[in-house]
Amino acid sequence: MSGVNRKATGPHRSTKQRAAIKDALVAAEGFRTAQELHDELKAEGQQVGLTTVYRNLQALASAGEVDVLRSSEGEAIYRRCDTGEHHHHLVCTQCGNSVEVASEEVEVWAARVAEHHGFTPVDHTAEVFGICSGCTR
Amino acid sequence: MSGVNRKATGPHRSTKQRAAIKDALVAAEGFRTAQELHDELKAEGQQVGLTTVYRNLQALASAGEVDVLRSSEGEAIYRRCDTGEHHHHLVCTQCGNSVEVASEEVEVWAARVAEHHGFTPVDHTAEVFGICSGCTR
DNA sequence: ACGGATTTGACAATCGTTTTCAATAAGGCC
DNA sequence: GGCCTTATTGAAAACGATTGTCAAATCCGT
Repeated sequence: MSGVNRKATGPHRSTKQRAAIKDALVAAEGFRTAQELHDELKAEGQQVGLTTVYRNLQALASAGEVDVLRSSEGEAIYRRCDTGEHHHHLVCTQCGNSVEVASEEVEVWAARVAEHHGFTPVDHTAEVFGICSGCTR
Repeated sequence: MSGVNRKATGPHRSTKQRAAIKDALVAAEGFRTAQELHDELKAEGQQVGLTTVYRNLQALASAGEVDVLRSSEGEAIYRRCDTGEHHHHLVCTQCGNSVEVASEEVEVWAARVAEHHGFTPVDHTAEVFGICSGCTR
């Protein structure tokens, strides 16, 4: 969908755990599950409750500051957004790192497919999975 | 365990619950969760255990006879396959019915995007959501 | 029909995620 | 700086989807 990311109420107070979570997401460079993020925070000495990680990820997601996808096992995976624009992803299945890819081509395809079958287009997903150059060698 | 596990080997024995599940999927015409299917079977008088529904859906999925997607809430949703070919879907967000769409265009796009970023393409997803003509009016 | 392997199904277990609720900490105010 | 109100935290319980367990039922070749 188009990026109309206006959330009336974002986070109100700034806490150290919220900052830590955002930092971890920035450092991650790719998709992470809530639990992975929690582990990474713990590993670097940050003391943040798992519940808090979940809550903040949700908040960030509905504020449009992070992307949420579903792994094939159905877990939610999060990634910080470079842009607020609509985009898709290219994800490395080995290391989890990813690239945001804009693609007019896919938007057009989605709209055309929907209309061709008499559907009113609402949304679409399109993600590419592969192995990045770093993991190939 | 009986020998080598070969791919695309279908179910070994034919039972009435397996048949009932397949029939329900055919009648469904769209994506259903395991629990929805279980409810529908119960509603029409078929007595099939929920565990059995899950197991058979998995078996059918790995035999390539049904498609498996993930709803945005992360639940697995199943649909019978019209073709064994690779394809994508156009799904009505109101009634759940769907259409299989083949698209050379998307395959090419996925491969190109991956290679452009130095990735070895492995897989991709692409689903379009909309409201079908029946639900629009 | 017989007998062994497969399949079923009620129930428990697991896993990711959400809710609950008392304790803690932010930020405005004086 | 202290105080107060309220958002936020976090441990533990609750939850819902899915998977594992295992005895009983069923299928199918013989």
